Amino acid sequence: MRESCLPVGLTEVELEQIDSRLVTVLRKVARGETLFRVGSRFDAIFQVWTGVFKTVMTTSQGREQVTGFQMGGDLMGVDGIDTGRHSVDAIALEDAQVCVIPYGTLERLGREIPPLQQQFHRMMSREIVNDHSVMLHLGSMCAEERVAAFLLNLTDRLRSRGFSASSMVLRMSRDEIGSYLGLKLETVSRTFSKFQANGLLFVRQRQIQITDPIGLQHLLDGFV
Amino acid sequence: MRESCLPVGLTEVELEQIDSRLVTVLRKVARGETLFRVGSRFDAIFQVWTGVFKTVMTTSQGREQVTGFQMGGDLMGVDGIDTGRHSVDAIALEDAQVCVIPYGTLERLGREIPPLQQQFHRMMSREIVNDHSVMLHLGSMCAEERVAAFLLNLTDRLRSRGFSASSMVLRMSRDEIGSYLGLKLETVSRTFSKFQANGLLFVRQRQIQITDPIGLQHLLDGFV
DNA sequence: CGCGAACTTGAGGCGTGTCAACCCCTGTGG
DNA sequence: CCACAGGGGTTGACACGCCTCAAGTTCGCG
Repeated sequence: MRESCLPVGLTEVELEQIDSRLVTVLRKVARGETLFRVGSRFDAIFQVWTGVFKTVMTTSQGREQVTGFQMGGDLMGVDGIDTGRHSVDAIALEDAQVCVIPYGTLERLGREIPPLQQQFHRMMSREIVNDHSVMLHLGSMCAEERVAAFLLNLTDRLRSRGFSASSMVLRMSRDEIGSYLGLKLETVSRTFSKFQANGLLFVRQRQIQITDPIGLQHLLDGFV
Repeated sequence: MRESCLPVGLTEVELEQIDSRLVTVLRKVARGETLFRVGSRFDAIFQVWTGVFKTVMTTSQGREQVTGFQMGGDLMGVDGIDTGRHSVDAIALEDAQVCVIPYGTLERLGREIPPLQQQFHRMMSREIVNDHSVMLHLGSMCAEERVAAFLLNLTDRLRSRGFSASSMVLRMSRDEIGSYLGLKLETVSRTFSKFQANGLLFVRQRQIQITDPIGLQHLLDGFV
């Protein structure tokens, strides 16, 4: 567990300190179950070990926005640091396991092990940069570009985790993708179909195979 | 400077430590000038002291997205922690001053002064929560709702800084507001005009007076 | 195995974008 | 001190991309 559930890139000695001090419980979350809810007390951050999650922000009138899909290695729950309460729901899209990292312990240990603190800051920073990139997609791209960017981002993340970058099973529904991308589920479905007609990919329900990643990238680069 | 340019809520003793150890230079930035650029080396975070900034993300094809407007007390530059390079441009919308907080020093001092570290984490967390809220606006709201949310957010922030919550001068152009909200400048202009026609506010160029904040809030709450 | 949820596809409407003309304000130079 | 230039803002007409609503199909789960 030590080499991937906690920030990597630390020395053996540092890992020893962490192993013995930062008691990270592994928690199982069944498909559809909620890891934490809006308003619930924040006292730990979570790192996805297996499975995929979505985080959802909800307005008082019930409007929902998927703010992210988290998979192996991704952090969840840092939104709660500010107010001590979570601001999103975290829901498992398939049976999953997460490392529970008590926040108090992490703060204390970060002080003693600078690389751990740095790694934590880097991950928060990365989340911010990623969010800004999503804002760019939502704010200035058309449907096709958003879907293309979504798929390329997904394959990148799968590849970096050692999975196939071309063939995959989507863990989220069209509705959830649409919410994340600021589109209606019908538009997502239509765009998939259009991409397939254009020979960019094969899609059949949640099974997707990217046959022309360069073509998708060109869509984003404006090479029509 | 100590009581507002650095995280507040610390004890006198802690402030003493900071005053003497964290040498925060005050840097002036003229209107239109760039504080840092995409790709430039990250070595300090900045806290706005006076003035207003915008941060802008740009794609390789020149597409631009304003990712935020920063005013007194807001942090800028944490996007650079992850890769060591900035991912956005930070541009002053009026003559401004910022505290330059060397990142290495902040990390070191955070270890010695837990409340400082906590405050820093809270501010990063707040930025993430805020970004998610912007994603919700961009992903699931119509033009009027976005503009209303933008104005209410602005007045909130001005009020918490001791300024009038009703009358203000916008520091950003219609184009910049539009970019931030995922709308075209004409749509922003039209929406302002419509709000004025409905008696929600008075607008004349960049001078805005909110006359019916409740009405704006109702727009967001779906009370049409 | 069967039901319900998820997905696909079509037709039509609406909101926002696009393009264009005009106005207002600022600031600059004669 | 005034005239003019130019950027920013407003407003209108029209187009188009995405949403809405609806019907039919497929698939996954109990």
